[in-house]
Amino acid sequence: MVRRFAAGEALFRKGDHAFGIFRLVAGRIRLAPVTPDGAEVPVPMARPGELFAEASLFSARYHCDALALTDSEVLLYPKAEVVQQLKKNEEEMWKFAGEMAHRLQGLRTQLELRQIRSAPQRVLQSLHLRCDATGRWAPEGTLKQFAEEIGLTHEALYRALATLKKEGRIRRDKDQISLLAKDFKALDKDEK
Amino acid sequence: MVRRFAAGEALFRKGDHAFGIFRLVAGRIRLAPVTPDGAEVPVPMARPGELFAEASLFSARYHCDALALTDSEVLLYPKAEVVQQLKKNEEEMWKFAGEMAHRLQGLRTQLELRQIRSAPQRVLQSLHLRCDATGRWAPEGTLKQFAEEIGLTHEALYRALATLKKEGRIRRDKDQISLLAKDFKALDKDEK
DNA sequence: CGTCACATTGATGCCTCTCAAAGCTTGTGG
DNA sequence: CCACAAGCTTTGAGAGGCATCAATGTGACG
Repeated sequence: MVRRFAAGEALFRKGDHAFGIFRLVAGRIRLAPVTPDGAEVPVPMARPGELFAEASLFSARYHCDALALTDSEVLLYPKAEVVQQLKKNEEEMWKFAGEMAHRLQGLRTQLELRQIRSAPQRVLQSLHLRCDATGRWAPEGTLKQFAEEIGLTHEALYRALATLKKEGRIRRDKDQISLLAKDFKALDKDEK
Repeated sequence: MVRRFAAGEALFRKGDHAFGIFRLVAGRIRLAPVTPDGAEVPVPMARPGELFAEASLFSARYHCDALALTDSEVLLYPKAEVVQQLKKNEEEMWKFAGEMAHRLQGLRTQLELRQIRSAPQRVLQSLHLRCDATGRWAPEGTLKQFAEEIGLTHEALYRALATLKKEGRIRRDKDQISLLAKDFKALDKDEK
């Protein structure tokens, strides 16, 4: 079931009855658990293709707010339907579990990344994770978004990129960033 | 199947044939993906009771190193066995998926936490997440470990606690930390 | 051609990390 | 029972780096 939300609109709010899980098709969604002391702690954003609010299948209510940052399009899988489907169809269930396991890894990886304090180091590591086998990567979206994803201000990102370029560790072409020899020793390719 | 590992011993290494998933019973395990440029980026640690290496069920090989930081005891669920069990038993499968969904939330929460730069704020937020309904929390393990879990040096943690105490937001008793009125407005209790 | 958002670089300040040192707690052995 | 060792706890001083504020350049789109 396709549903669209305008920028600023809420898909659901904390405490709402959990009516289904979502897959983001296009746009940007921010999952923003309400903090006890009022301040908003945003960040974990859903990106296109990702499943989110999976926990709602196992819970009666949502545990955080989901806000559309831009006009967005999502697939809504009604809870009752999904549950029935999954419980009946072992194949589907397996796929679903596999997806969650995959996301778990992704989040762990992100967590590691945040542990790197140095902006250039963090950027470099991010690039390693995103570059293809040839050591190249074309950012999807703006660099500003990229900065946000890896938890840096955009200024810090630009400076880090400049530093890395000056050190000869990366090259920047039109709409593309490449790892240079020093850091690109045929990244191991045995993901998940 | 219970297995024990001494401090410093590796449960498995990146690239090893995936032979099963684990649940930590006691001790501390560090999951440490090898970074391309040699530096170690540790952090995502398994804590007692947690399942880890779930992704190995959906993959032929492990994707990171697992190192015992202290003498540890784990439950090893052989892959073939688990897979068969899960695929046959819908009930078990559902429990397994629920556990992963739960872990997903936990990791997202941690990720939000790391986004808070200010040490006092991060500590406060961590306390909110850990305190019981009465606003109290007894740290399991040392404060040093707590500091590591929330991504601060222990010095920063001690200073943050001192600051919060001075501001009258927390109270520290023997082996217990309490949130004070200002920040403790009956934390919403509708966890999953 | 004007507007708007991204991209880039500069200057400043705060805050956490780091290195250091001292007090405290716990356990061990004589 | 005491003395010593080891690790946690706590506070101090200094430095580096990222966030913040600010300004300019650049590209896309109407």
